[in-house]
Amino acid sequence: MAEQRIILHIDMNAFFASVEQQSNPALQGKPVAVIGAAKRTIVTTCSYEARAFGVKTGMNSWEARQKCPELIFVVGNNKKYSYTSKQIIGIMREYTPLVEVFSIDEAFLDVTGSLSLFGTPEAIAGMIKERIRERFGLTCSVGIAPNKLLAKLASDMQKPDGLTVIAPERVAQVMERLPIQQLCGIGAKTQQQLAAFGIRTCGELARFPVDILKKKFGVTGERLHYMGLGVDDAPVVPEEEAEEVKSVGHSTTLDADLCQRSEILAVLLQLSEMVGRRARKYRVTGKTVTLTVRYPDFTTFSRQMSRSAPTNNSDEIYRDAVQLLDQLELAQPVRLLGVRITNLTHQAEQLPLFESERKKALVASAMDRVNNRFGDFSVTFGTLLGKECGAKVISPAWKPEGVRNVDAE
DNA sequence: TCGATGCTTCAAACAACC
DNA sequence: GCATGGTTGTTTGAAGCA
Repeated sequence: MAEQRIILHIDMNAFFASVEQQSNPALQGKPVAVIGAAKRTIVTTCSYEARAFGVKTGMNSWEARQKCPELIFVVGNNKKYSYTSKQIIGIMREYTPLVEVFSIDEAFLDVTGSLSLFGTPEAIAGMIKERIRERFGLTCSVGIAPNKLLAKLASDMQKPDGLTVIAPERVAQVMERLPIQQLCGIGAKTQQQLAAFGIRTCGELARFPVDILKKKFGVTGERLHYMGLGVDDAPVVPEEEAEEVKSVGHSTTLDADLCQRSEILAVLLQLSEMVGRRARKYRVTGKTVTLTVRYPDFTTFSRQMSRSAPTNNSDEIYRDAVQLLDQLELAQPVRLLGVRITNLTHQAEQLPLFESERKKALVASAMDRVNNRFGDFSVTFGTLLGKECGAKVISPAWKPEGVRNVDAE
């Protein structure tokens, strides 16, 4: 029997929108929606004032405007959010080294070993909340529970500025009538499939025969059973111990649907450079390159190919992506394009053995250094000059310095 | 030599998160 | 008049091979 853990989940309230309201007093108390810079964009975060009108994350800007004519749109600023996020995570790390950054605005903390130093879990949560408020004027919701699943559930129960405890002795009672879709990991599809079995609450899920769940969901079936019970053994994993990334990819919805090969190629080159650059930063190479295409009617498909040797060279990734494109017969114009590498090998820092390979790697690393210093796409391929480059939409799922502990330079 | 079987790898779609 | 993002990990089924 393992020791009872104490896990905090800290969730920043309306993070991007709140940061914007803090840095611009004219936005305070107003309905604000943070969106991307592209034409076809969605609401990535909105202020609580906007939520009162029914504006939600994921709405397109037109729909959001319908819900709230007064809505103020602000184009998101990656740098501002990731800077603030890093500072906030720094505060959390003062209370425990076991901080798992879940996304730019969420983290798990294992404070089991911190109690003798700082007092009760509620006291630790209170101190962190207070310091974030003092320093940044931002509020967060905190959940305290014996595991990550329940801590995340708890932080969701009171927003904004909440503090919710699910004590071990209350778990069964809380789970009994809890709708399954409130658990992190059960989305719309799984909810639907479970509903077909007559399962709507966690209590019902916990009592349902495990073998039937396993038959239907495979390995996930057993996990679902434990989720219903509120049991979760997953440890809080700090960045330096995190598992290695399994894929690196970028995709973008185009400003307008594209038919022309030359235009499509320009986008593929840009995406390939973004993928290559990040892969080099993580020091990974990929043996498989995947091209994703979405048509205006939203049918989405992908094609992939295995390379003879793994790569993180932008130009090689690009050439494979083009090859995949050329094997397709496009039935419609293209709405979205994506490039991704998988089947990664993680490499120690060393230059390739052969002269030609070594040259390519050196050129790429010189370009990366300039771009890290002066901003994305300061130095780039000739065909990309004069084109809009870089990520257009920021998403809270995006991690500030990448998933792993590999800081630029 | 052929077919059945089981394991592994690959490709593509699905589902989840914010 | 038209509006619907981006990234990652998992699952599933087919293909390849002994």
